[in-house]
Amino acid sequence: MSISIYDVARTAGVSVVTVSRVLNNSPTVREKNRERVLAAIKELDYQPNAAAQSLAKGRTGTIGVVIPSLDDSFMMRVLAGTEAILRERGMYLILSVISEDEPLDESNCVKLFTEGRVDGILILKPLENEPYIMELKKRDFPFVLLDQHHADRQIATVMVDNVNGGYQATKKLIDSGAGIIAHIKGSPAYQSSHERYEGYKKALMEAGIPLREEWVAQGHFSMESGYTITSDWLAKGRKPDAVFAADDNIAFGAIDAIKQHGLRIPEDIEVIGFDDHPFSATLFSGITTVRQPAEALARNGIELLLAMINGEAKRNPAILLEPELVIRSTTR
Amino acid sequence: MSISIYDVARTAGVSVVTVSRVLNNSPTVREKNRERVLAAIKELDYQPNAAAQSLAKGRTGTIGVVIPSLDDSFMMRVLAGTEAILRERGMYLILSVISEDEPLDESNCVKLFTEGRVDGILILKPLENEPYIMELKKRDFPFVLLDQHHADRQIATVMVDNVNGGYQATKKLIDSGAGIIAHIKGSPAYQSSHERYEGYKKALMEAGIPLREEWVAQGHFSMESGYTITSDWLAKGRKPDAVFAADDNIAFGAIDAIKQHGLRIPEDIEVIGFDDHPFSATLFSGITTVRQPAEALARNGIELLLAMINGEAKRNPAILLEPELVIRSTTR
DNA sequence: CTGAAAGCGCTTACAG
DNA sequence: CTGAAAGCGCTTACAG
Repeated sequence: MSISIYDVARTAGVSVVTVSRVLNNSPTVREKNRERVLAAIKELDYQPNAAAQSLAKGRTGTIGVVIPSLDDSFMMRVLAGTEAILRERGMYLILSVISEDEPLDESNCVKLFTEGRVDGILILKPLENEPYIMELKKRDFPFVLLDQHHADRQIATVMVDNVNGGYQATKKLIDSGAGIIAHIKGSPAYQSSHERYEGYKKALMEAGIPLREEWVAQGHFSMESGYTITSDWLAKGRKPDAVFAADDNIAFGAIDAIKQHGLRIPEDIEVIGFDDHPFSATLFSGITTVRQPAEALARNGIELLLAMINGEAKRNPAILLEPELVIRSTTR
Repeated sequence: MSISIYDVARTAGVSVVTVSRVLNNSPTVREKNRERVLAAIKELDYQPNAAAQSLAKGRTGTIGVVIPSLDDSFMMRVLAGTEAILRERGMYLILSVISEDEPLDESNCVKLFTEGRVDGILILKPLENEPYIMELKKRDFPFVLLDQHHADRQIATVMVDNVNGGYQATKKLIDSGAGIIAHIKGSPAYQSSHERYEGYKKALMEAGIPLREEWVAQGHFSMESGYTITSDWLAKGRKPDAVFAADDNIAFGAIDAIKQHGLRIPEDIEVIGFDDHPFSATLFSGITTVRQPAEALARNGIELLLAMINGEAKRNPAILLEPELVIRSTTR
């Protein structure tokens, strides 16, 4: 507002070009002048104006993060990781929440880059693909898809190996001797729901256990869903030996229902969730789950994105991260 | 990058000034020209450059939101509300996470406004006051404190009436005939912890019930805390008639502990939490809690902030919002 | 109602 | 190693 680079130049006795060089860590500044400039900056408490820098440089130093929900512990972990990494680098984060049903195209997410507010976008939207991706691609704007597969292999993506996660969870249940292993699927709009189900089927098939569709329920990522479906089974006298829930919320609901029906966990029914929700280590004495590598997802995503922004094309823009089975008290 | 206001002016056959007027909804543009400009904008798929606009206008159209954690359902509700309101207004949100112990002064939060990246800041930091507030005040930069009292009555604040919330919760327990009403306090750094405790004491006093310090435990806002403290009491053979937990996380932990000790809720022990966590409506058949007005907090905060940015000084910059007792199954 | 000019606060070639 | 000049893409008074 008030004090500008000209003020600094004047009190340091150099030109604004030199001040700019000091600001941008250019090596071609005489040490004495650098010190003078630094002293003037400190004396005047000068901060360069971000808008002017952005306009002149063509870089904003901020990244857009598009996220479908602020009510999902996994996504919050990714968001927190992203924010922390950007902060370390002196960059900023513009948050854009796009609800599940709202098309990205019509949101302010598009304006985020057409107005040049951000240098790149991280899209954490594990939903079905949408036309906006093609729009971004067409405009050749840097973006990375997090937790979302895309048919176009050219598009930069960082994903979690949900199939393997589902496989590991189910295999653990098979190994512990469970006969009937039920599965409660997540929201159909999420790719991860299908992938975890694939892993479930794969483990069953590998063990020679036939898939029994009557033990696969279509749920969604919520506690209510796990509670309702499990209660339903139990009320009808149908008792599985184990439940693989597509996420921890579902698992919490399932466990709640099982306990209310007077059954014990893991003695009567084993339960495994997915995510490693903050509550999972404690609630119900700690639940067994498949921990998602949220921080790694954030870090890989940012690094890929920054590389793209800097024009460093990566050879393989598709990264697959492995989740990890965390065994606690809801399995044998 | 490529197409600018000059391109639009050329194809519309007017000057850039006229284009700028159309962009900014100035009424002094001949209808025919307005249409031409709009047509040219559409034809060229033009979007004004945000950095240039910010620089020329001295307004960025973005607000900074400072938040201590992304792992708190109440704060996430406030954040989601804030984002939605800003989106409606075509504004943007820069997210800055400042962890509990990290001093705000040294964070990028200060650069947020010294660099002119935002027009104002919403500080959701219900912690003890810190010097940065004086810094903001001194620079006369628009900011609003959310959920935080401040001694300086000139500072704009929007708060939740935690004292009343604690009072209502405790009164409910007294009314249902509970004899020993224990209280598990929240993290000491949070003002809300003390305020809810005040409400607890007030209700007790009003009912002529002596405060028994042995039934007040210093916890922190987490499930572990509620679990550990409650387990401890029960293990020692100390059974309260009711527990007022300073938040729902603590309540979840307390309930978990009570059930593990083979006691029934609410028959043996009643429990009330605070917040209305997303799980609270479902888990354990739904817990009784004090719902915080998160959306109202966000809306009031933004409106106050925007008024300040626009130079409209409010008469009374301190708003107090009332929480609401939500009765579910963990009380009688 | 419209436009020429100056300015917002920086950085980037280009000379020296 | 340093600085004068032009430019980044808009908007704001000021004349007309």
